[in-house]
Amino acid sequence: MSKTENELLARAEPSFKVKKGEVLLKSGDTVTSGFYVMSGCLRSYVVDSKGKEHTYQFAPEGWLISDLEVFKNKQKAFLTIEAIEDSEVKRLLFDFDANNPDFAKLAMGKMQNRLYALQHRIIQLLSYTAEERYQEFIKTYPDLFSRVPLKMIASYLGITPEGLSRIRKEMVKGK
Amino acid sequence: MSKTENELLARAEPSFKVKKGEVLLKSGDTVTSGFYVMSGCLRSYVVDSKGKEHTYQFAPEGWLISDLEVFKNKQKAFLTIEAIEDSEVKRLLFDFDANNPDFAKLAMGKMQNRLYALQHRIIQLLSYTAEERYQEFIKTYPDLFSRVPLKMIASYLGITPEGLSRIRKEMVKGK
DNA sequence: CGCGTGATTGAAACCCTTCAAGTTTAGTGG
DNA sequence: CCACTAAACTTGAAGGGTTTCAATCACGCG
Repeated sequence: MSKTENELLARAEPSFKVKKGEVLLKSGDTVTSGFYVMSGCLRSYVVDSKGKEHTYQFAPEGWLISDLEVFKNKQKAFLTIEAIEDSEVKRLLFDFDANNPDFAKLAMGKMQNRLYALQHRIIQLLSYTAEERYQEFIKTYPDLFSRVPLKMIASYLGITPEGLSRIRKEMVKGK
Repeated sequence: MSKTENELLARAEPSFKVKKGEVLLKSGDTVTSGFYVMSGCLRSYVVDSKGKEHTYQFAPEGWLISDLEVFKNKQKAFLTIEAIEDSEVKRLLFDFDANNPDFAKLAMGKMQNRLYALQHRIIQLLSYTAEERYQEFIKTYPDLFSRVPLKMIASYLGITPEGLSRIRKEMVKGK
C-alpha cells in the first residue's frame, strides 16, 4: 500500500464490524461513501424486475467497494452492498481533494484499475462461454470460489445456480 | 463543453481526417493516446480466439475513445480502434498534469462517467435478454442504431448478426 | 434433532447459434 | 450512370447451451 493510501485510510473514520448478512447500503439510499474492507467479504448487487439478484462485485480484504452511480449523481444508490461474511470495514467519504496532487493521482490510479477490470469483464461477458467465465473467475479470485456461495458466483457470472452446478460437475469429470 | 475541456482540446495536436475502414490503433501497438472525435464515428473492438470481433465501444462526434489497458500498463494495446465512417479526429496524449487541479477534476469526471456507463453495461449483460439489450441500445444511442452496420451492433450486444436481424423482425411485427 | 437454506440432478422448454441459401445493398470500374 | 461484384442482411432448419421447474440430497444452525 502506498504512503498516500495509508494517509487516506488514517484520516478515515475508525473501522467497524458488520455481521454476515448485514446491509451497508441499500438501493435507494442517499449516501456518498464507499467501504474499505479490512477483513471478511462484502458484495454489491442489484435486483432486477423479475426479482433476480445480480452480483456486481465481490470485495474481500483490501478491496474497495462503492456505488459509482451515487458517486456521480450524489443521488440515490443503485446497488445494494451487503456483508457476506462477518467483516470489519472502514467508511470512506468521497471528498477527494483534487487540489492535492497526491490524492488526485491516487484517485485516478484507482479509477484506472477499476476501468481496466470492468473492460475485461465486459469482453468476457461478450466472448466467453459460461464455463470459460467460471474458469477465468477462479484464476482471478483463487481464494473466492471456494469461499463464496455458489449462487452468488452464478449471479456474478450471469448464469443460474443450476447452470454453475452442472459446469462444476463437468469440470471434475473432464479432469 | 467546459472551459477546461476546451483548453485541453486546444492544446492537443491539430485534427486530422481518416477514411472509413482505417485503423488508428492496432492490438499490440505501443501507443499511449486516445482520440477525440470531431465528426464521423470510430469504434474499438477485440478479436477472440475463434476470430470473432467484439465491439467494445462506439464513438460518434464529441466522444473520446482509447484503450485503457495501454493507459494502465503503458504497454501493448488490447483493443483495435478503427473508423467506421469518414471521420475527423484529434489525438489526445495521456499526459494529464495531476498538479493542475482543473485537469485532475476533468479527468476524474470523465473517468466517473465512463465507470458509470460500464457498470450499466455489465448489469445489462447480466440481466437483460438480447432484445432488451437492443432496445436499451436504441434508447441510449438513438442516432447510432440506424447509422452503424447491424453486425457491429450485434457484436456490441453480444449476439450474432442473424440473431439481431430476427429480433428486429420480431419488433416490427410486435408493433 | 429437525428445520431451512443451499446445492444437485433430471426432463422439458426456450433462446440463441450455426450453417446454408437466398436477397438486398453498397462500392467500383467501365 | 449502369453493370458487376462483394459485402451485408435476411430467412430457414437443425442443433447446442442454459434455463426453468420440480424433486431430492446435504448441511449448518437453533
